[in-house]
Amino acid sequence: MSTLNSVSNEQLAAIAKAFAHPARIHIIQLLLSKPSCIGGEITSEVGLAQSTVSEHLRILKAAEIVTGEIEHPRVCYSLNREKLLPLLDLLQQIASSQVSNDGACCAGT
Amino acid sequence: MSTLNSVSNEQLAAIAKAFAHPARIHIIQLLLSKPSCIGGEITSEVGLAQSTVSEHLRILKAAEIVTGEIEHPRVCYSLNREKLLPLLDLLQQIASSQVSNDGACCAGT
DNA sequence: TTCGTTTATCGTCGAATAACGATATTGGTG
DNA sequence: CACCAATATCGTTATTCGACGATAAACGAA
Repeated sequence: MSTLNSVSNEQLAAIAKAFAHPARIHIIQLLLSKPSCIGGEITSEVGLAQSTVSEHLRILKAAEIVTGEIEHPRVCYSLNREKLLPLLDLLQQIASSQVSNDGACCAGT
Repeated sequence: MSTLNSVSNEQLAAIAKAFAHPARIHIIQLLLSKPSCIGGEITSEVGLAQSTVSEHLRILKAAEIVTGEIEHPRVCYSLNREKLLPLLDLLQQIASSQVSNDGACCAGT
């Protein structure tokens, strides 16, 4: 039940895809550790070119995992916690699923 | 704490990558719904060519999200629940994180 | 208006991905 | 041994990804 219902496999895969790169994991953890959001210090932190980081941020924004709020000349990024709930639910469902038959494979006929 | 410690961003990204395709999500849900494991009925279920499904299964096995046990001429696949715990932890950490400043962006100096 | 700072976009390149059909492999059955 | 069924692998093709430098865009400040 919960959030998983009515979420397509495509949507689940899209959420997972946003997490499917070390640099994006890095960015997400950065946004998690800082209570406030960050501007271009993300770039210096992840150690990639500015354009590359911008692209990763674009992907994260497209997946709606992070949001960007324009401030001065900078942009403040924040995590969108709700967006990842469907994937969280799926993982929880798997993690809590019990193996009904230990050892026996394919419900031996 | 918990499982997240000592897991690199690369490993987290690799787990996410295994989930980053609709067909693989489909396969995982299939293995979740069936208590026992499945053979080639995965192929007919996902509606792609046998070789394509085999490739997705290879990716899932490489990521250690599923395991394959050879039986007859068939192979029995099962979910490896433990493998995804690091990603589950990260998602839980994000989901449970509170936004300390509402509205205010970038900890206004 | 001009300047400087920050971020986004563009163009390019090599590498990886996804999909397929065809073929190889494996191992029990007749 | 020859056969059959189930998987895996190979070769190919089109698409996407990741990274970079260069450049554009936005906008407050001087």
